[in-house]
Amino acid sequence: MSDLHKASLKAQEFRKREEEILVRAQELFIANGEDKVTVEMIADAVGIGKGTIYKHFETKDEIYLRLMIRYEEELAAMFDRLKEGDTKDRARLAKDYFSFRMKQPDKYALFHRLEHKLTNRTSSPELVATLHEIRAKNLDQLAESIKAKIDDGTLEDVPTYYHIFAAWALVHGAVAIHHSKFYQEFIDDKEGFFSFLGDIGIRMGNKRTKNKSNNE
Amino acid sequence: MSDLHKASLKAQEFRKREEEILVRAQELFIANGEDKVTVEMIADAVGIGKGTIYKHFETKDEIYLRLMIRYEEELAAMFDRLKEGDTKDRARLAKDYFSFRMKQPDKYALFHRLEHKLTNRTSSPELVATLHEIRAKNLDQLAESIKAKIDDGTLEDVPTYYHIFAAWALVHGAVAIHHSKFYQEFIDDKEGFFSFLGDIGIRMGNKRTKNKSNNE
Amino acid sequence: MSDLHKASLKAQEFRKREEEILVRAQELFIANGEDKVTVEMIADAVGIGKGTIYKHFETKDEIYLRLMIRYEEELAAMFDRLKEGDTKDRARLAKDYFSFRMKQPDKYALFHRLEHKLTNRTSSPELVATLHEIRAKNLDQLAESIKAKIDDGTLEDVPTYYHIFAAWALVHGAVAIHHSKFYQEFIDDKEGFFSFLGDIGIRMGNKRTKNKSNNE
Amino acid sequence: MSDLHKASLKAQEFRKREEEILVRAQELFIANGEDKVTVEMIADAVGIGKGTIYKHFETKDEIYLRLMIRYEEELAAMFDRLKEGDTKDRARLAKDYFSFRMKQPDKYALFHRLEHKLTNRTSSPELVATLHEIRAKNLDQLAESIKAKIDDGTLEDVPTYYHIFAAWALVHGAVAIHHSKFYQEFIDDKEGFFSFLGDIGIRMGNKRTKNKSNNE
DNA sequence: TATGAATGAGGCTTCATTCAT
DNA sequence: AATGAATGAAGCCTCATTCAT
Repeated sequence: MSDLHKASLKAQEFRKREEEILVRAQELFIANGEDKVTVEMIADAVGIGKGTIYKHFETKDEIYLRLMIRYEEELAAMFDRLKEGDTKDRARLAKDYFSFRMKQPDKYALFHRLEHKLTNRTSSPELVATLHEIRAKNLDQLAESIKAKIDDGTLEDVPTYYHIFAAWALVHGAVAIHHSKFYQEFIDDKEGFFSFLGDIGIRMGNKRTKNKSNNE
Repeated sequence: MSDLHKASLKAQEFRKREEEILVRAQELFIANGEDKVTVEMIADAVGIGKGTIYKHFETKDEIYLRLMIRYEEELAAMFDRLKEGDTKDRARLAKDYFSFRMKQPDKYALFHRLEHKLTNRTSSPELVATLHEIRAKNLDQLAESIKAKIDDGTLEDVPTYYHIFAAWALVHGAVAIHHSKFYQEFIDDKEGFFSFLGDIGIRMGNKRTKNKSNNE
Repeated sequence: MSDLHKASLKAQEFRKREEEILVRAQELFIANGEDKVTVEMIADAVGIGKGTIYKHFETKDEIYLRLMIRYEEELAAMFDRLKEGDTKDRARLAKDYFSFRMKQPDKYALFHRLEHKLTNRTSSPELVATLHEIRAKNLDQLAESIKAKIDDGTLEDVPTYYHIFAAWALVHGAVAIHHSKFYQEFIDDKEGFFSFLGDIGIRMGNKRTKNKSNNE
Repeated sequence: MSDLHKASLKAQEFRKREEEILVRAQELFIANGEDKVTVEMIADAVGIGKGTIYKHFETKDEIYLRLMIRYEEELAAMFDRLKEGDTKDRARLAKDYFSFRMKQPDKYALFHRLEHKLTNRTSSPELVATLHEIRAKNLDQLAESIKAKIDDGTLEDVPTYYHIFAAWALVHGAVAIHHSKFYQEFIDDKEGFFSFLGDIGIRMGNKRTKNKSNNE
């Protein structure tokens, strides 16, 4: 049993190390851009040998993929946390979802780049499947939350994903602006601007009141 | 004079070839992702030798940069075309700007990636300056158009760039969705969705009417 | 401990390989001229892959530099060996210094070329510093030896470096002759000639006796 | 005849252009190192097209070779000038020969590098032959001058080339010192040092007087 | 299991030389 | 004769991945 114990300890450490690799890799990717980060750099950051990385991940692409899954899992965890709360909290789901993404624009941007990078490759299809599964689940959660708002008349009655992706789009764009050296130069009042953006996001899919006469 | 003529013909052909390189490069970048496209592939696509590329561009990065400039120039040209029209047309500026970008999402996405890629490099600063100059000019055009709409009460009275970048953000996000294999899967009714998005874009920064019952 | 031992063994082998690379590279440089020797040729000569070279040296220039340092270290080692001997030996220092250089004219010529090549580059400044340090130390050793000869009245009382560099110049020229296919053709009696040169070198900076009636 | 005249004018211009190419090339080689100078740079410096260079010289190597020949011809011209003078002047031959070389150390160094570069190539053997021919002639001239000094008892009675090459070696070394950034650092008093070197050169092969107490 | 030395395909870039005009 | 655009061999260097210990 001592042996068994030892073995399980080892397995635990192995997991921990894997986590460490992913954490450091993500840091480096965000800081330097994933193309400038070599596997060796990651190994050094973790304080292990390059070869060890390959005991955990078959390719560098797998690291990318695992990071994406982790990210999506963080989201899922957040959803779970909120669902444990009462109904009001559930109404916050969509809002929190997006503020979650918007709060770490660099990280978000990283995952957007990875998405594109991996889209054109054959890499481990099971992992891709996993990723998509989690995502779909997360979207379902969102959809539920949105549905509630449609039902109570807050949101316009269109397919739920209209609302989801519209918000997604705005967040995505906001992050991109946040990221662009050039566009940043033109924004004197970040606070104000991003708050403005937030307002828009909130109103975005609202049901239009009858007397509204705006259109171009 | 025949000699001069000949010379100018040659120069013209040289230009044409440069254009050809840029066009083919852009195609390849969009199709395969710029990292998967080698200089040699570009040369082959154009039907010239690898070395010839370097008669036109000092580095691969310069190709990226020149493409970005070209893209921004296309925008500028569009603006100029619209300005020649009457006032109504001018009001369309902002709208056209964004539909321009949204109409070729792959291309747009390419340039977004290039932006990020070149942001972390020292490459030809004069070209970068040129790029920024054209962009600033384009933004100015937009600002004018937006200003008019603020003045006539259509748009909320906030700094013009609030409106510009908010719209920019939405477009950017829309493009990203368009681009993502994963998210696409969930959208059955593209037509409907993107039209929904368009509506949002149009209303986005509108002045709120008093009886609006906004809530989050 | 076995692990430690193993590690040190590996480290030792790594060093050995580095030495091997330098040795082979030097041979090739001398035989073919450094410009005709590619990194791949060196790798092939050692029997390793191209990439391995870059585990040891960051650039080809670094190989040049390391060779130069090695050469200067050989000299330093020679000095140390001589200093362990008695006073007479120490007086031989200068002589040995120059015969050392003259004995492998091809090698010497290589290093002279490298000197020129590296003079116009920014490469690894620390290595350059190291090189200069060792050289300065070697020159100091020589200076001591020369000083002794000035003090005992053998050499003319001018700054020590006059003597050092005068001798250096003669050796350098001798090497060049040795190296030149053209000039070699005119020398039937190498033995005699180089001995003549040696004599000159020895008398070169001698104090002139009064009754000397030399003039040009 | 007008046609003939024209043709001869053209031929003349052609020659002039060739000269211009050689002059500019030499300047660039000395300033930047021959490896950093492309054929295009030379063409630009002359203000002609790259292709034109190849109407005059078959390869870049030929330019090197022609420059070397030119250099040796300058020497020959100098000898001729001196020979027209009286006997005293002729005695100065050797001295002038070396001061000629020493006066433009950068140029001298260039030709030394070229010598090495061309030694390992098959390039135009006729030109190499020409070069060697002129050199041999120049050496003959020197030999005569030296012989006179041996006969009058000034110089030690050894084969004339002993003296020639000994002096050549010293000059060569002096030039190298002049050229080395490192060694220069140690020479505070250039004037004094090079004058010292000159003295040595003058005495170098002098007949030793009996009472000289040479030792090593 | 952990290691890190070794690998080599593959990318970018240079430049002497060619050749059609 | 003059041109300069085009060429492509060749060089340097990077880095994901392998594998023997």
